[in-house]
Amino acid sequence: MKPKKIEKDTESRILDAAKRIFIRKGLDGARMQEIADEAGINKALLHYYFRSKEKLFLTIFREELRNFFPRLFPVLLSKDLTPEMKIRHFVENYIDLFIKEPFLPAFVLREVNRNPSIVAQFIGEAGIEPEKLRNLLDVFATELNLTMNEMLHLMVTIVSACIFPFAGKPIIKQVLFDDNEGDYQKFLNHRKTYVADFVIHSLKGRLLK
Amino acid sequence: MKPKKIEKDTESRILDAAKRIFIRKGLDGARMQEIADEAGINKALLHYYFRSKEKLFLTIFREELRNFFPRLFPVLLSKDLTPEMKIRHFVENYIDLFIKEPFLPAFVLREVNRNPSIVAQFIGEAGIEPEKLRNLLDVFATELNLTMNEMLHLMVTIVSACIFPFAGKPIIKQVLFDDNEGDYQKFLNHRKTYVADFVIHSLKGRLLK
DNA sequence: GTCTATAGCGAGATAGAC
DNA sequence: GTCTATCTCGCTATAGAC
Repeated sequence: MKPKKIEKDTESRILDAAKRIFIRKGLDGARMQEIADEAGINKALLHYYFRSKEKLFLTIFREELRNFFPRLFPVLLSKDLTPEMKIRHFVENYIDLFIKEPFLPAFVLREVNRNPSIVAQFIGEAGIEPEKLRNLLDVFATELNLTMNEMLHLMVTIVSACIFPFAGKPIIKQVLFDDNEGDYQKFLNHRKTYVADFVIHSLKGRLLK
Repeated sequence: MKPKKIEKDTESRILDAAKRIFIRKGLDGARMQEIADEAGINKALLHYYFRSKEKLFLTIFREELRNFFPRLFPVLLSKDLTPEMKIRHFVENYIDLFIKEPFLPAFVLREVNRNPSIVAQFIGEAGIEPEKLRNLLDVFATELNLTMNEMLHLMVTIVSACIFPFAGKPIIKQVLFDDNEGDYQKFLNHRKTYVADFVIHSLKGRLLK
């Protein structure tokens, strides 16, 4: 409890560095030397603290998977918000998260595809309990007058619309915005209201059919 | 022109094998030995035909990027189809493509994030000309009475809704379907009509506001 | 064209001084 | 705890026989 020095302790420095490198390069692409350089320490120290590259990676991945799953499930159960407000809240916060952590979506997608069993392995620690989630979606489906099947598609569609603009940044930025970073960033900011509007319009549009 | 033997020539066998391995493991994760085994030939032959791992990879990536970009732009310009039919056509064909090549989305996303400059490098050969695309979106926006900005979001939303269910398969299958492959596959098949309906409802729903 | 054998290097991991 | 030096192995790539 005496933070006299501005620098954190070695373990924290390693974790910060490993996070930055692994998130950008993945397990296969990252180098232990690179992480050591980023942390300003020696390569051997990484092994002293975390034994192996794999163990260090899993420490990072576990934490980042927690970030990746929306922390907004309590909000969806709130009695004080209309379904419309819940959707707006969810989308805005989820996109804001990725604006702060823009490499997170591509990182998680890369690693779960490299080793799919890692999802089941850490799903519990990520704060996702399948039964609870199923229950929550059931309640929300009733509220919106949707079947469970429609609810699953809706959920995936909303999440897709939030995540893909980040996971596909290199393509979107190049193809749609002629590689202009500023235009791409503006697009991301507009997207918070656009996606919510789009979803809400769709739910209203069902009435027309 | 004498296909007496069922087996293809060596170069084709290498390309087929390399495609399977690279798509699942990426450039960093793939091993030349693995590709040689998959092709049923010796490791040295890979270098004889393609000089280096990088060159072999780029040959594969270039081709797969072509597949990744929808070949449906001519369809979007057709005068015979209503906007609604164009959207249905686009979504159905795009999802069908990924049902046939389920690892393609994760592969492309992984590699463009590893090396973003690869997009600009191959965008021309992938049959995407930015000016033409911009023009096409402009026409389509007019047809749907959308601003260009709204049109870009719409495009990204549709593509997101088609791609993410594949790129995020390990997560979706585990979290929503308790790791049941059959349920996940059913979900994908439903999705072709669901996404088109969802988008069309949204465009209609705008009228209600 | 296709193989075996091996060069050469880079990376993860460890030994041991301080 | 932190460092330097080194071990060991796996991988890309090449040499050279057939």
